[in-house]
Amino acid sequence: ALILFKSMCSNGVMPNTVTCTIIIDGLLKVGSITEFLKFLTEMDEIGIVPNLYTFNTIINGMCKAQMLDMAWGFLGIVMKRGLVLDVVLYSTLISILINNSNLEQACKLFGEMVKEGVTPNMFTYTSLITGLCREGNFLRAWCLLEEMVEKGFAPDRIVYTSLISGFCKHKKMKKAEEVFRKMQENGLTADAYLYNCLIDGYCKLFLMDFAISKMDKMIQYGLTPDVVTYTILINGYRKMGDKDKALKMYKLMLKQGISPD
RNA sequence: GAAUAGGUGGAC
Repeated sequence: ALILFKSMCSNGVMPNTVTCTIIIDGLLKVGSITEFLKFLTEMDEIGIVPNLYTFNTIINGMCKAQMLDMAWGFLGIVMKRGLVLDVVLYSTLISILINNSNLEQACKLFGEMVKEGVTPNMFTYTSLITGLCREGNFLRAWCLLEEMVEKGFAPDRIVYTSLISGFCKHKKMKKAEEVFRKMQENGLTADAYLYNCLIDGYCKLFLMDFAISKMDKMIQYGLTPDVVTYTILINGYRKMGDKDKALKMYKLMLKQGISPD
């Protein structure tokens, strides 16, 4: 893509902020930090001005690359330029805080955003609900979910997965199954991602039969167990000391054409 | 007109 971009420029087609943002997104997603920094200075040299999309892409990318300090540096630039944070940037920041176990700051930022008159959306709510569920604060998570629904956002598969994953992490499989059922009653279908959460929950409780029957179920529904599914099950058997079954599961995975990561 | 943000595993 970078090569195409260069040839585009030399053919006289002028890049703009949108094309540059796409390139930056790509560079950061494959982890080419140095390429990205070089690109940024080139952008500056030809006078292309980054906008909120660009900065959001950069901040999100830097955090995923574990370069938090740099990310905050870019946030400082956003402020200094007098750009007004929008719902996407707020949601990105909240998600970052959640993923760094900084729930308090995330909640604070949420309050700030509302005070600034920015309306939270599904992304914002889901990040916060995820954080609350990870901590086991299901009561507050549920309150937020209700608030979300009141504001007119119908829960989707992702926010249901946040809740279910939280219950599974805290070994509350009854609640997890309850929410799972509710989700399906609401006409949503599960994906492999969601099944993996449930399978992991049962493995944590050493309920391998339940875990396996979940895997069967996902296959029944036309889903394919992936490398994460197998890793969960292999580790489940290992934690129980059942090396044979762990090895069997590993071989099954290879037979399905999935290689370990 | 086109670009950005939310949910799973890896034991000891």
